[in-house]
Amino acid sequence: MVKAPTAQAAPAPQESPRSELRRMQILDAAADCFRTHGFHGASIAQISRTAGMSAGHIYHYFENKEAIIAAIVERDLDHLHQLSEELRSAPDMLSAMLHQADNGVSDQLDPHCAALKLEILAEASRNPAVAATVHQTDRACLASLDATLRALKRSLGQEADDAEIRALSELLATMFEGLTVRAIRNPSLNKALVSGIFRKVILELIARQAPSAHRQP
Amino acid sequence: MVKAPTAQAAPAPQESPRSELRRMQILDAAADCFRTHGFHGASIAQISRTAGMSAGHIYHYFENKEAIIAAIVERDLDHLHQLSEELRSAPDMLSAMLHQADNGVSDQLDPHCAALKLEILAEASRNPAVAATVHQTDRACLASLDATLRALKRSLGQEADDAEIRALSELLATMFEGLTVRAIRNPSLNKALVSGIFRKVILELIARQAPSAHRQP
DNA sequence: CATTCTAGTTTGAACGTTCATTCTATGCTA
DNA sequence: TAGCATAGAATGAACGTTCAAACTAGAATG
Repeated sequence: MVKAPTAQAAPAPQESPRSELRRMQILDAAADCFRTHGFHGASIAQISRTAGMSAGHIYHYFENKEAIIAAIVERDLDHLHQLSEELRSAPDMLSAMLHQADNGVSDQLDPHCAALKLEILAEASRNPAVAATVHQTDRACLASLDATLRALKRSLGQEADDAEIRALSELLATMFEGLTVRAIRNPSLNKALVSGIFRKVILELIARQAPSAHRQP
Repeated sequence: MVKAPTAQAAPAPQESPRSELRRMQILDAAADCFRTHGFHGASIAQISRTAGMSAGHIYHYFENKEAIIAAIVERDLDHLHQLSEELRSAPDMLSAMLHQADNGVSDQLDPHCAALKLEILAEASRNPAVAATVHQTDRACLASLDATLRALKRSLGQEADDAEIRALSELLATMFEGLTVRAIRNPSLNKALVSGIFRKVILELIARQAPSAHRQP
């Protein structure tokens, strides 16, 4: 797992396998509740019912509701970070990228995932602790994507300066994260259509020499 | 204003200018509170304080909190719908599109706007009434964008079938809505950089004959 | 083998607070 | 004075959190 620097400060610092199991049980239940009712709409009573334990017991594993939210956020972002690291270390980067693009489209368009991701973003816009985690993960993912693209361009015999690479990364990030929004706004959106568009745009962006040498009015 | 079919069902059905003023006053205060605390984190007491009136008085203008949320959502989406209609009826569509793209980038990257938009999306993922409003607006905006793009392509002497047009619209929608997410994830993002990328991509997409006739491995 | 001990696990009731909403009384204006 | 505008207290439910007691299972003891 990619470790974040946030201290967890759980009241039971020992790491017995049982307590780890219980913690996961709580996080799974919390993710479910947060998805369907939002961070502030979901109650501890609800989460405890879903997790199959008493409300009070949850406080043996998490200091308070805020800590559960933080853990859920970290867990979700960690997954993203992992994906970007996998991409960077793939042997055939171009095909890995296209393959992960397909996966990414599926993930982002899944309304189940999208709901939680949007909840996290909305919370990040008002909760400084969550915002910090989100920003940190974004920086790491962008840097990883930069490295991937730079290597990819070089392997195709192209040279690109840092600004061009960063612009490409931002564009790709914007497109994929836009899917999270589309999943909610247009749930009947055809996934295959989107996959096709994305493949073409990615190929176009990577195959081209430099994104700045083009017509402009 | 673009009228949505949702019934408002306010307890005071008469439309005196004074009551309309009060209603707006409440909505402005509510938007502020919702932005900083979320739909479920903001309380009626808070909203009433911000609006400078008593908590009970709010219920003379809105049936309940849910109705306030619905009104806020409708107001925000209405703005989007208006923009897409303006674009469609512009005399010089291409330059209008590029101009609105710049504006759109600014709007979407404004963290103030982004926070409320994300709150609306998160709510749409769990509240069927909000979801219905969001879906309806999205369909209308996409249809309007379709018409704009079709006319634009035709004016450039290109022919494009409905599927190509729709794919283009979806891609543009995804990119712009992705900015809402980027505004939160990377608040230090350079706006000028994004504007530049977007102009280039839009010109590329529109100038090109058909998005399917291109290199592929 | 039966028992007590012990330390961690789990419960469910209780607490104080805050919430959305209702109600009644008062102010204002025409 | 009639009727709408407004305030602010009252209400009951729900919330996050705490806490003391009950339970459990394995170690220690006889």
